Amino acid sequence: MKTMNDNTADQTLCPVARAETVVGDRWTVLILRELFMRMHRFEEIQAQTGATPQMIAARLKKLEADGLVKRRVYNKRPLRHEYQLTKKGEAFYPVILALRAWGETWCKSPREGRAVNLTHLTCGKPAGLGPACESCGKPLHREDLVAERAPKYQREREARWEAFKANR
Amino acid sequence: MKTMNDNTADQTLCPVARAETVVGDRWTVLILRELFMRMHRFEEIQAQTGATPQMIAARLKKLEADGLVKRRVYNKRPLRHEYQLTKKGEAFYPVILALRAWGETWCKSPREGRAVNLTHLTCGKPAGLGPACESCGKPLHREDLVAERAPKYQREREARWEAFKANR
DNA sequence: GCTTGTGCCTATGAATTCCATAGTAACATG
DNA sequence: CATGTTACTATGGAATTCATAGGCACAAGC
Repeated sequence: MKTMNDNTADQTLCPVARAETVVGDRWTVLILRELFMRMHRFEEIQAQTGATPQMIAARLKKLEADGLVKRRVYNKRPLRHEYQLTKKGEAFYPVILALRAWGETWCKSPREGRAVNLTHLTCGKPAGLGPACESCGKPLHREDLVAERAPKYQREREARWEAFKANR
Repeated sequence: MKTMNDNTADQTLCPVARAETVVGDRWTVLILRELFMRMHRFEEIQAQTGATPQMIAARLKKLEADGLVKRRVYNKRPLRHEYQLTKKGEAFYPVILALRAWGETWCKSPREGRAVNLTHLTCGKPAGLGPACESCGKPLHREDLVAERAPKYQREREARWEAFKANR
């Protein structure tokens, strides 16, 4: 019995399949999450995702090649780069938001609270899980949102950073 | 230098990370896509995703274990199953929709048209890419949508099915 | 000027996963 | 009783992933 891998899958018209060739990977999505959280440095991303440096390096390289991420020099001598989202990368936000909504709703027990609470600047009230604002009903856009981490999640992230620094 | 893989990643409060442990895989997402397209049989999924039978079998098993998919007998003697989305699986639709929107917008040249056009039953007009209806502005829900495949995409899928049947 | 620290990776080898191909099981149909 | 249908399982090589270790280019402190 034969499979049908004459890579028709890569030439499909299906946008989901196209998207998945770019972001169909756990680490890639977690890296994008960090970039949306404004973590721009290699080590921060490494610490918060828990991936090995090669995984991060390879994914960042691919994300750059695919046009979602650009490198920016923040220090010459020694040469240091940081990673930023391009327009194409920023445009991925709705997917992250939808993934967050699904994860909060279906991958958690009720007693665990939200990791992040969003405030909708447009109306000044809590935005909820989207895609529309739970307070004013308008569709959510990243530029109108302020994220605040729950204390527990904040501590979790700080602990990861400390643990990372401690044993390197 | 050490990495930080005391699987804190699996115990995180982050909903995106939680979701990714379930759906952070190319094949898994493509299988879900097929289920949303109402393809319920193993071989249909296999033909349209281009994955090998083990990949499909393993992913379906995990999706069932994770509660996104349930198996239903559609024929005893010989015993045959089909795969259906549970509530948890159905709830994943916004992610697929967001992925579709991003893929259509950023992973295609303008000359290639949409693969699928959605009609918003609520207003009777084209729904666009979401998350809100481009015609009436209301948030899109799967139950209010009818999908029509573009002829080109329809042919692409038929061709894959024929090719699959031809050499099995 | 020599050691220690920082930031961003690369190297290596073992473990795991993936994938192409082939084959099986349990029947129905002619 | 031979062929077809549907849903898988088996096998072995290729590719990827992971844990651990190291390297390079500099800055800062002593």
